[in-house]
Amino acid sequence: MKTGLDKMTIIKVAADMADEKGIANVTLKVLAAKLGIKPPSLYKYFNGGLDELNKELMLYGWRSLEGEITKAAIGKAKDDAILAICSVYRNFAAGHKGLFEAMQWYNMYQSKENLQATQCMVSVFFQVLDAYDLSDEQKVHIVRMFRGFLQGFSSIESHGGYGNPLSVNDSFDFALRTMLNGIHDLQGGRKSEAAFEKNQSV
Amino acid sequence: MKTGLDKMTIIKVAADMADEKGIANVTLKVLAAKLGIKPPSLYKYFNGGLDELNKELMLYGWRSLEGEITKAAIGKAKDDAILAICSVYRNFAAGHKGLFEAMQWYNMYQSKENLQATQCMVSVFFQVLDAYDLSDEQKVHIVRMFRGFLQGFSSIESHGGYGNPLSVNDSFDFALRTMLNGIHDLQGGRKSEAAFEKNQSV
DNA sequence: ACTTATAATCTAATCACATTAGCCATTATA
DNA sequence: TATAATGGCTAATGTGATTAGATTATAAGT
Repeated sequence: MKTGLDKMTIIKVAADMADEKGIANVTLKVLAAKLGIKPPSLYKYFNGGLDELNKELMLYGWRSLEGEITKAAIGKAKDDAILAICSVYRNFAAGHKGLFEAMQWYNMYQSKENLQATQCMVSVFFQVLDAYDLSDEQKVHIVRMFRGFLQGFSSIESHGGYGNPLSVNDSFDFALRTMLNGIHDLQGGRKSEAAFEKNQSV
Repeated sequence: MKTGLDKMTIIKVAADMADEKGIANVTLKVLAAKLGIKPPSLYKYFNGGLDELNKELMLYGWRSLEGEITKAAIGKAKDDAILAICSVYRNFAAGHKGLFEAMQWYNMYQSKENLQATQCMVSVFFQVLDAYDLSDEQKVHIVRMFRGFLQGFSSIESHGGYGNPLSVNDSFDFALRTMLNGIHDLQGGRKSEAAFEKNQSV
């Protein structure tokens, strides 16, 4: 019997499941059961089996986050825009632990796809940084700094790694403020270098 | 026949294997083969099987890193000490991809142990920060900031996530300098608060 | 409507580990 | 030298992923 399933529907169900029980517990067996089909049937949607499902989850996660980030940055500029982006990132990680795991986890073995996946988030960052007077080289450093911090901080927070009772919110704000100050100190830096115009990866 | 193995030896072999092929490819089957024994024999060393092995790898990783960090900080103070610690962290991640994965990965499901494991690194950080005029609260924020950044940056770098040809070394330096500047701006901050004296977790 | 092609499921079988149970030889020790 | 602890093994079990091939249901064309 047809069940009216499609790839995206399945990915969303899997994502919810990952958020609830952790990505490691999203097995084809359990997923199939939740969907009311048998494990082998999943291969009609994911030729590559479990591995492909994980990759799709990773991609879906980045696309979702990218969407939220883009929305959050609209109508804001400079520091406000950056703070908004960072806040969205952190909240996304906290609200989608499983998906966020997938976004980092898949990347643990494979790689290429992940580079593409994060591209859009990076672009938004770059656009926001255009409002500052910075060289393209400086922009790359800055995006890398924020990206590294966001990923590490969110990952540690997500897994309860910050044991101290002191507010994690305050720490997050503190760090962002510190990094933003660093950007302000650069104002008046060198001019744009054409060589970087094309390559907005980070 | 006795093979003269012991837990630590096995952990080291497993760690090397992880660095070479990735933690996901360290199976009891392959590990046993490399050690010249059969998989079931490994249970004599690791009651908890594969899960315990992974936990031990995680702990071994943090202990090793902690050792290197402690050594690196000796004879240095303030910014020099922090730079040394960060550099060691990053190099460790780059030089022990597999072990570094284990350090973060195991923590993906479990948790308590990991909190303990990172304790020492955190302590060293705190000691170094004692040389600055900072409140304990500020110190916690700062350690969290560095910890988050180091983990995220190293993780992304390790997995080839920084596609731009621009020097990753420069980006790393840039970020550290930025964060250190942030600390300098705080000099002359509030006095120490006794409430934090006991809890040095982060 | 009727036949054919396509798509979505299923069952049965296979594989790759991890893990458990229980046997045996070797080492250490009382 | 008995005897217990140690470290290794073989055989068997269990779980989940994956493959092969059959089956049914939808869709398309006549």
